[in-house]
Amino acid sequence: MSGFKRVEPIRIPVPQLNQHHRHVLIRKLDRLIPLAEIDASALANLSVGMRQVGPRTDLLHEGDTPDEVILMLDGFAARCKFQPTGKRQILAHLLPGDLCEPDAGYLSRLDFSVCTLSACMVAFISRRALASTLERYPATAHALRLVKLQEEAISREWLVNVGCRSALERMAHLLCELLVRLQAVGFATRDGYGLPITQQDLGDTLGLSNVHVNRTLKVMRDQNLVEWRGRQLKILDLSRLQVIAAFKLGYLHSTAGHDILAQ
Amino acid sequence: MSGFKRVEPIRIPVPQLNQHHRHVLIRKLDRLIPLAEIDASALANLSVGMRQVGPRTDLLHEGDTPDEVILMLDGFAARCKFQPTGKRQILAHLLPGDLCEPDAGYLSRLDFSVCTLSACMVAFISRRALASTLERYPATAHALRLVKLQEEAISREWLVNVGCRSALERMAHLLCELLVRLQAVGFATRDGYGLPITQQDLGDTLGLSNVHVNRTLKVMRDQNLVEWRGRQLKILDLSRLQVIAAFKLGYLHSTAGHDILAQ
DNA sequence: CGGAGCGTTGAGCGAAGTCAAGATGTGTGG
DNA sequence: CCACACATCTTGACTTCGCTCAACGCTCCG
Repeated sequence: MSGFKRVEPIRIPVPQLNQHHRHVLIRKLDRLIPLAEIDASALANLSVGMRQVGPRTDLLHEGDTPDEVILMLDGFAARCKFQPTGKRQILAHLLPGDLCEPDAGYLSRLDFSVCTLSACMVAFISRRALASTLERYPATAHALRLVKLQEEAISREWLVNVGCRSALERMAHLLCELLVRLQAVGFATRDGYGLPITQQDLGDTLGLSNVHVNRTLKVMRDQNLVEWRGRQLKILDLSRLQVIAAFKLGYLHSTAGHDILAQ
Repeated sequence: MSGFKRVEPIRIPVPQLNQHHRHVLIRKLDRLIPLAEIDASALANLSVGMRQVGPRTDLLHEGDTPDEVILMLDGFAARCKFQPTGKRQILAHLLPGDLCEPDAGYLSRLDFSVCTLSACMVAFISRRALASTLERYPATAHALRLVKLQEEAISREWLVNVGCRSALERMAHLLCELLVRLQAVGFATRDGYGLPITQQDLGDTLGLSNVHVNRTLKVMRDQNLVEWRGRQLKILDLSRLQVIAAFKLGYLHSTAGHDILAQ
């Protein structure tokens, strides 16, 4: 609940994104709306520096007005808000391929923090460079607008999650969502993915206590729905998980997952 | 819970917005970021038709791809999502001066509905006309981007509400938020406003049952925090309400309320 | 005058929270 | 490679907040 470290990210400068990593974002956009080669290489040419960041580290602080956009390359991070009581609410998960605060107005201050949940590989892109790329490549700009729409749809779904659904339903819904999102960037197999976060993190995401998260996971385990060991989540019965969650793929506006998830 | 009417809005065409009503949006934007006369009159000249709509009526349906933007002139409406179980989650309140789905991509379908909570006066603005106005008047476009940021901040706060706060805290927070938002468009006095919605609506907003909303209101009444009779909400002890809610004005990025609410 | 919708209140229940203790796992330094 | 410390997970016992069901009152409106 409380006691999250507020440490400055350890920035280990790395000269340039390599092929593999730069493709995380491109792959994601291309999957959403096919990207011309010219747009893909414009994105690839954005001069950025990679950095390795430890878990439970603040990437952006509430009150900041960041002048860099963060691109997630590996690992899990989250937008979060802390309450005076010490409680934390996670507002969104930032997965590989996600851009963090591309449209945080230059004027406005952040009313939330961004912190890593696991160890992460991130890239810091100059806000100015990104803006000018988007001006010159409208198709890319359009793709990012779609990403934004998708993010908004996800946060709507999260509100429904905590507002209307039981613990089991919430958990099932989140696990389905993560499967689809991670598949879209090639970070998930057909039936599982790396989930390098704590049960506490899950609780702060779903509005549940860590203890109840644990019990809910036990139910899922006992019902042969999922298996989660050594940071690897394996989904044993996706269709039943989907039914429990009332998970509709449509809201993600994604072409990922269509092959394995029933509409 | 269930049983919401899905009726087509009764559209009573009215030739043109009159001075009073067209000022709702302009007043709101001007309060956020001072608007030049040329921008104000561009907005005022958007040709629109007013319509009176009854309570519990769908303005937009899940799955629609609307080609008109709705401007709220009077009354309360809401974005909502319905669950297979019949439960409803309200995602946002639409108050006078609010534009409804100005950036629903032409491509995407709505994954939620928009329905009136009270009787409303609304205007339907052609999406094309609005877009062209925004192209020609960048200051207005900028103001709408700020509105968008504000809406996002509100929905983040709502997630915190249902995820972290007790019933009393949630309710207090919502009542504070509505006070500030309604003041920004001149629909609230210093200590109260018209709140023409049902306790069920409040419950669907806050993730509470209607019965528990009622009990929570009783507590507030007994503690001389608020009084709510005949659709008029009167706030008796704003500062205590604010403390209970841990309500911070900052997140609204608004200049309204600064005179009466402590930062 | 009757009905419908909304508000109010009580009683009982159940889901999730809290507290606490022990088990398991992981990373670090010697 | 081991030992130790610390974080995380797991489970039990108990509490509590909010839900459900149900009855009744009020108010508005036809």
